[in-house]
Amino acid sequence: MNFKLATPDFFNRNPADVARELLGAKLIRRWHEIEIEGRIVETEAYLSQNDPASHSFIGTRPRNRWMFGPPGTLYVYTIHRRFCLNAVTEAVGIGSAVLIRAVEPLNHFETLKTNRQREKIHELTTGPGKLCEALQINLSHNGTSLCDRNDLWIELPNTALPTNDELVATPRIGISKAKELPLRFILKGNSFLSRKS
DNA sequence: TGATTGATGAGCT
DNA sequence: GCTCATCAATCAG
Repeated sequence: MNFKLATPDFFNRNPADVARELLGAKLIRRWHEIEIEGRIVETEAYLSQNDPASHSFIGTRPRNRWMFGPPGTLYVYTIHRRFCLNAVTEAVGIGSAVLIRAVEPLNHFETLKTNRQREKIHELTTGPGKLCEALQINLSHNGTSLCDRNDLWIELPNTALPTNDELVATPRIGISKAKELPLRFILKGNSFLSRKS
């Protein structure tokens, strides 16, 4: 299967569309001379306005400033001593993003196990905090572009998008506001989701 | 039944 | 307003 580097144009669209189309894409991390690849299997969209669950809802703050950057910008934030990885969507100043919640490891399993201090493959990247630890992503990556082959980037498949049979929209996880919105997108039946269906 | 995780929330400058 | 760690919910054994 052929993959191509994601472009700012891909991210400069509605976050729900971007979140849906990121399923099946590859997240690639260059780390210590190796390139760790993961297949994105779970995402969540966070809107700019009328979405109280979004970090951008309260306006620009030092913590969320990267979320208002150009499309394709990396936005990393801390929660409970862990990191979560987001891809900024839409134009500068909008403040929408897609949270990457889970990936399926494709290579360098031993490195991931070492980073996570876990042996079981299903405990490596099946959650936003987990995958950031496995891929060694932290606040220093804030503001970098996912559209350049630098430390971390995304490559999209040239093949057709997953069909509606494979792709499911569900309510987002772990939030206290706007819980009912179906803005979480998963690859149906994939064993690397953060939670069982 | 024990461990682990997590778009939070308390507490201080 | 900003830093930084809780404990309830959920998952693994």
